[in-house]
Amino acid sequence: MVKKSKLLSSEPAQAKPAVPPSRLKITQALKELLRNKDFNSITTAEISRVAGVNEALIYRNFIDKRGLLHAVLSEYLQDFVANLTFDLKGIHGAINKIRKFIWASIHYYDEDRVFSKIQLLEVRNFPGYFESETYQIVRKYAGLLTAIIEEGIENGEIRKDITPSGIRQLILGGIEHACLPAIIFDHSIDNDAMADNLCEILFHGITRKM
Amino acid sequence: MVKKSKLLSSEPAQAKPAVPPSRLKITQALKELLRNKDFNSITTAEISRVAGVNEALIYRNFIDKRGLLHAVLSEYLQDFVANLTFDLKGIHGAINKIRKFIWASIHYYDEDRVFSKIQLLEVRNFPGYFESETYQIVRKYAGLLTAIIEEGIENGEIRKDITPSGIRQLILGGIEHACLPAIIFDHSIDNDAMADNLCEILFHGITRKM
Amino acid sequence: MVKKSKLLSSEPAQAKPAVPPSRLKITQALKELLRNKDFNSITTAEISRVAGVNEALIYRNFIDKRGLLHAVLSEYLQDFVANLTFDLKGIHGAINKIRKFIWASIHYYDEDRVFSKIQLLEVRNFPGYFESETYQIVRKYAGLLTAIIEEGIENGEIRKDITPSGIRQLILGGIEHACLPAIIFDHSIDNDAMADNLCEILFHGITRKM
Amino acid sequence: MVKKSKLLSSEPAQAKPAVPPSRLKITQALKELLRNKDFNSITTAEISRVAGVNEALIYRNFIDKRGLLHAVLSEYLQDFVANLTFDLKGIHGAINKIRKFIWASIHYYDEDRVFSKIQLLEVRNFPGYFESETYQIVRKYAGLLTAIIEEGIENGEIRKDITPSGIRQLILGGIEHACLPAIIFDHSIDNDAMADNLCEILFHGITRKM
DNA sequence: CATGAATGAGCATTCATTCAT
DNA sequence: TATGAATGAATGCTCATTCAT
Repeated sequence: MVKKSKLLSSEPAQAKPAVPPSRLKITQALKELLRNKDFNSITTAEISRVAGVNEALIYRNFIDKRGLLHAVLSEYLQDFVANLTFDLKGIHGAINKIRKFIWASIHYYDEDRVFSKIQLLEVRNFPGYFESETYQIVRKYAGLLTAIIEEGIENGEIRKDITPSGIRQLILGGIEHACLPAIIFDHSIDNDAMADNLCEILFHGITRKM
Repeated sequence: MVKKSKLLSSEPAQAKPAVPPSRLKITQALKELLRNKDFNSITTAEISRVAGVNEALIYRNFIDKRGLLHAVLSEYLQDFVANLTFDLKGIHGAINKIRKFIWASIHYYDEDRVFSKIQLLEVRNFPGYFESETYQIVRKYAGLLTAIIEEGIENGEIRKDITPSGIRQLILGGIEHACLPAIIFDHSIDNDAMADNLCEILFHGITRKM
Repeated sequence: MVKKSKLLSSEPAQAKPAVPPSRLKITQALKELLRNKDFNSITTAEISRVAGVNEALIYRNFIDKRGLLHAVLSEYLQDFVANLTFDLKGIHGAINKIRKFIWASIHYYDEDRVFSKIQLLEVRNFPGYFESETYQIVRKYAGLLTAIIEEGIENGEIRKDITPSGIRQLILGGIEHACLPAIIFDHSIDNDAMADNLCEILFHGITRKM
Repeated sequence: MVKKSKLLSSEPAQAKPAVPPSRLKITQALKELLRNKDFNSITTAEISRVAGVNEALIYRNFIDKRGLLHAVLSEYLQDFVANLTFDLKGIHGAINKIRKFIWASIHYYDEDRVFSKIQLLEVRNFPGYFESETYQIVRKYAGLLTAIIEEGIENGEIRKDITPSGIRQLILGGIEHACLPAIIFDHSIDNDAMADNLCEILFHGITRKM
């Protein structure tokens, strides 16, 4: 995914030099620390030490400690949504797209456990999360799925007697449900098997039986 | 379960000089606080205030703040193991016992979400957990299951070509796996359905096909 | 005044041991520091260092830094109001009492410059001042004066065509007006002259002629 | 006064390469901020933001934050002294000049409360104030008065048995004394009445009774 | 057994100031 | 001349823990 995101989103080389190097060091330091500790027990002093920058630079680059976390999350999510959008191109049929959507989401959760832990466990308890930029990206991600479902309903692939939002919730919940234990207990995930399994259950419920 | 545990484990009035009342107040205060906050953001000052005792008494009764948590967990677990031991009496056959074991475990996770959250999410990250008394009780709990499995292997109910510990891990993992999302996302659990489902999968995999 | 206040308000020796010694050390440290610095540029670290106690003790004895200042002020004021109340006893006639009130107030401002500086310059800008305990004592102080004025109106010493609150404001404003420059520019005050002067102006304005 | 000061002190356009524009923006930003906050709680970041210039420019134009304040004060004072010098021209007699001096000084304090607050309250506590350029201008201001007094003594208008510096101190103290409460408590000033009152007291004390 | 007082280490955050470009 | 990035030293405040009684 990293390579792809370079292709899609990295700086065009001639434009802004943009991100100050310290900002990068800080986000990377946080990511590294999150591998072993939960966010609340990571201190700003620790972050700055690992980043090798002055502590005050955290506050010059981000609103506050939480703002830094949100920035890290947003970056992850943006990356993912961009890649997912790309991956869905050229796939025909809503059912096929949903399969891809599920497979990719599981892959994403599997690939970066740090991010997944935060996304599934930490961030929901944060005050102001649902007003954050991060959450807006999550909504965009969910929106991709809604569009596919609506397309499926329109072209007859998916039954019309369940609301798209109901179906969407089922799918997103199913993905999280499936990945969570592996993330918590640090198991590996069989991406193909899990996606197939989920789709099997899902499609036999939601596809229109002629 | 509460009534039963009284019968089994509470002080017989004539024996031990019993738990100092302050100790009880403190553990109960922590339990109450854990309902709404995670352990790290509960302060010792808060605990002592809710308990109505002096803050220093926490350290007279427990090694430290974490020791207090472990004590609370141990109490929970001891209670559970005692009840489970009791419940398993009079049941014939390893398969039936495993079914009971699974049902009761799910029931337990479902019944006390506070405890479950800690047990599944918080405690594992604590340094020294695996040397703690708490973990010893967890092992005792797992030991109950091992004994049943071995009994099943011996009497031919269970195939002998898988190690008992492998089977045990599968069962315990399956239980946690099934309960975790409900605990995290705060869903209700259909105890019977979940136990049946788990047993179904399990037994058709591990029972000896003649 | 100190001796008197001992007589009036100090502990009866047999009752509560009351104030922890650290609290005393802290308030005295603040008072000392206020002699040379304004409150905002005094740090809690400084206070604790001068007091010879741990910084955290400030927060165990007082709500916060500002709470500490208010406590110091309240103490001063309470002392003063108690003494003033005592001093006014046995004086006959509203005019005589007002003269005493003015003289004592000036004396008070003169005597403790630290307190006066805070009272006249710092405290008014503090958010929440007018809801503070400190301000309640100030109101009690003003209330003493109002009572005297009303007494004077009733017995014909003071004209009835000005509201008591108007008169009170005039008197209190006059006192502050007179003392302030001496406090700011650190001049000495001729207590008798200043009081006489103020009374002269005041009485020829507010006493009923003929 | 503003118009006049333009005439007197602003850049002659053809002479000096003039003040760098950033310097002007910075001093004006500080003046604006001083309207609502005291100097210590204004940050350099704030100043540079309001000024619309880079924070580091403050240090290119001034020694430090305090140096900036002194520069602002000096500017104010220079302006005032220039105007006062101008206003005193054409007035005959020391007594008349003193009256003008007093009236103008009160007017000045009244007109710009921000400046007055700083001048009367803040600046005196600053280490190094009495060595500052600002203080030199204050001395020049005081010098104007001394000259008048000496003139008055010489021509017999003023008694010779008080030292000029004693008289000067009395006058300057009187002015501050009179203005200060209005500035602190934010009252309006009746310029004429206050000047007349001050002169009345002053002249009947210091003029020679034949 | 119980307590009030005490404390060292640490917390997120801010600030005036400097430096490389 | 101007700037964005960087920084050391604080700041008010909190916490788990200890100790004398």
